[in-house]
Amino acid sequence: MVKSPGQGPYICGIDAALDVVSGKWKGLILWELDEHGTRRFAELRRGLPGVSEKMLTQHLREMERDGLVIRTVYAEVPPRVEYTLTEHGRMLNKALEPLGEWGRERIRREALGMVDHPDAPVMPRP
Amino acid sequence: MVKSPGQGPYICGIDAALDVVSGKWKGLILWELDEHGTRRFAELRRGLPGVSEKMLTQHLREMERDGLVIRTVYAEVPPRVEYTLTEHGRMLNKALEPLGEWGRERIRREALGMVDHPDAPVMPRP
DNA sequence: TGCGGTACCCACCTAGAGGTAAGTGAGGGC
DNA sequence: GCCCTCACTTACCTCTAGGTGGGTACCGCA
Repeated sequence: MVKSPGQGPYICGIDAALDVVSGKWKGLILWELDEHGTRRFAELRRGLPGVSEKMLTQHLREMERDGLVIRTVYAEVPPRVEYTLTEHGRMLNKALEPLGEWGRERIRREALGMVDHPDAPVMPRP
Repeated sequence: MVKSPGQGPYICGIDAALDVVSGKWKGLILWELDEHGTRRFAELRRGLPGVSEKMLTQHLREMERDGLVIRTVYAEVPPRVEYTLTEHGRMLNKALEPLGEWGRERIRREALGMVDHPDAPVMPRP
């Protein structure tokens, strides 16, 4: 995975799905759009602290190409562009829910120190 | 996402989970181990056509550090090392199932030409 | 007059993910 | 004697995801 414009022949479903969500901000964009329904470019930018404008447009374009979001341009001045999830985008978010739950569980475990960095001496190899 | 040794503070569960599965072969490794239960290094290598030995060891080490797999070394000659999923690894796989289903659906749609790259000349409409 | 907001595009640069190839050391097959 | 297998490690190289900083055209506000 880790190859956003992959488009290559996929080995399995996981492969195809991860291809679409891998990208530093895609998960967050998905989440933001699911939360608010419709968001303008600048709203998204403010919602994802630290994102660069370049990456935001790039990710949004890829997600539009992948059929996850719809981009609506209003011929106004100043320009207004709105982004919404498509049905498939919403289904992707649903499919990501158990993964999110697993992740939250992992954060909890990590906070308890049950997952630790192995640079520390861990255990004599059997 | 796309930062395997991230370990950083996560924004949400999706973030934490994607951190763990992003890596070119991790999804496939997870799948392979889930399918077969226990696999040796060379078996995994043969199961993932195209993987380099370096990446395979690297990914397996990261997954061990993340508490997804258990690495068992037998003090034999020739050396024998076996990899198995931990309980958390198996739960991760369960959590990935709906995502895999979504991905398979996407592959199906893509095959039908319903998702296509708009930049490239795609197909002469029959 | 100048500044900030809108939604971008472009050129340039860097860190790191991932590939390639070689080496290790003991054992077994031809 | 030579090569293959096992499970790696190390050095080196490439490619690209992502960041930085600039520019655009138009408007409202002070």
